[in-house]
Amino acid sequence: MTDSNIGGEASILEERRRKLEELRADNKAYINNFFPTKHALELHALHGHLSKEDLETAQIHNLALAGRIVLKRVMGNASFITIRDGSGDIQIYISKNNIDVDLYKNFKTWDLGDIIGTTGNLFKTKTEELTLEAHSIVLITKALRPMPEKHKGLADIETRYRQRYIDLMSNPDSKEIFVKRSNIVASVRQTMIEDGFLEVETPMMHSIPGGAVAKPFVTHHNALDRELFLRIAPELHLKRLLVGGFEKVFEINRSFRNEGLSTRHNPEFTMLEFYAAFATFGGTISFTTNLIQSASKAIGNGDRIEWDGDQIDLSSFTTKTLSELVLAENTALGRQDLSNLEKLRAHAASIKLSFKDSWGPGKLLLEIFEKTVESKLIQPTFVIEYPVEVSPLSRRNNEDPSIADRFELFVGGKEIANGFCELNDPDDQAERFKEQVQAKADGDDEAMGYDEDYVAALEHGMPPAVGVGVGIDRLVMMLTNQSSIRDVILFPQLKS
RNA sequence: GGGUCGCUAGCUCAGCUGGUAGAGCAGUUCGCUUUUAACGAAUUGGUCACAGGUUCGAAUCCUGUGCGACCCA
Repeated sequence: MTDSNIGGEASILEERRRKLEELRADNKAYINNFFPTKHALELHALHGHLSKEDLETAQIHNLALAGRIVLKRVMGNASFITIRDGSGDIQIYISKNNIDVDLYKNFKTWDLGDIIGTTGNLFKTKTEELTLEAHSIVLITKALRPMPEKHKGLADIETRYRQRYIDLMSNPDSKEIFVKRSNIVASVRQTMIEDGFLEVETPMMHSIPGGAVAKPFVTHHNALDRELFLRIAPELHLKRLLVGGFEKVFEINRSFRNEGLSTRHNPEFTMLEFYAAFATFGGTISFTTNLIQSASKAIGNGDRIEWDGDQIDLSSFTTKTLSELVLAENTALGRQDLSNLEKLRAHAASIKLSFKDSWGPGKLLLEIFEKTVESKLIQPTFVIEYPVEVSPLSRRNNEDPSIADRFELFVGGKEIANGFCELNDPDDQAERFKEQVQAKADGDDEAMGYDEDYVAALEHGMPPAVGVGVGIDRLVMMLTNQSSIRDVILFPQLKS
């Protein structure tokens, strides 16, 4: 090491490597024969309420704990350190009275970030902090790189995403979000299974991208020497399963969409999709409501949550039609204008909405909705009665064939779920695929391809069904009050 | 895609109108047996994101690039 680096990062690494070499020389580097018997959190839960005297009487002895050193208060002959294990933090008291003098001397060279093991007895300090009095200590894993600043943690948002492990070890709040995410997914899975749904896994590599309106990622299969697409949705495969005779199926997994990166979009994202044969539209809305309410309760939320500064009442979900919402926010439009292409175009222009000539009234209506209504739907709202034109996989309404039996759920101004009665008429589906193919030919690179096998599947007969997709990342954002999708995805995609 | 803001020690941050780089934490050395953001003393550490330009002189002003954040489409 050159003198000019003393005290810099290189010298920190050098110093720690020197300590590691000593451990290697003693054959004590990276040991794997220490096994903790307790976790910090359970000790706090079980014994934290006891008084200093009662704890002494209780004689909680011979515990083994392991964790990373996150705070040190080293004194000449006795020290306190705080270690962090998988559950949380606990203080350890290390005194020359209880361990070998040479070991104590050696312990003083241990660094923040080192993973250690310790055994001993539980007691409370004179300030009543639950503490383990160490009777043995061992350095399990030497950390060669320094921990972030010990009070403020890692603040640099880019490092937090790129090196999530540092974020997780130093910011308990960040870790907590991912624990909650796991609990939300577990709750969702439980709700599905308890209702009799079968969890299935369908391909993530598709020959024909379909089931959503989005640009796919393209990949290549060497042996087959052909293009494959990462799926943009599992929808068409799940509905093939309905044809095959499964009546209630769901899948929770990744889909991929080839769009820009932002705080609201990650190119790979997690979706729940479920399909139920013979289900009613209204019943599915109730089920979706329950699914979300249960997930929220599963992470300890009350009826009211906060998201992005908005107070949201999850105990009451309302239902409104797309038309009534558009009319309410666009008083220049009358009900009869909603199917009038010229009136809609004129209105779109007046609200500075740029549109394409190829758009029909349904697409214009949806775009006007997205521009003028969507962000105002703060309280949980199921929007129903979508134009068929923008719902290529939805069944037509029995009374009004221009309307699809479809809902989208909005909370906090953002779309959380999308569900509809499934189109099971193969001829209608074939027509709509043709329209998509035409749109693609006209330059819409988000349009679907013609999925011949899917039409063939429908020709075998698919029972009437309702299907729903729920964006799990957005759901987690909502339930954990995060405004960036990157804060609920462990390793978000960033530019490199 | 457009606009605004940011990038300084391992980490968290100061750095004014251009004058040659600062603090706290971490590290190193010493002291300290109930500390808890432990404390006291000393000490180390910098390609100021990157590349150009203006200037006697640039972390600072200008241009471009990269990455990030926010807003708009």
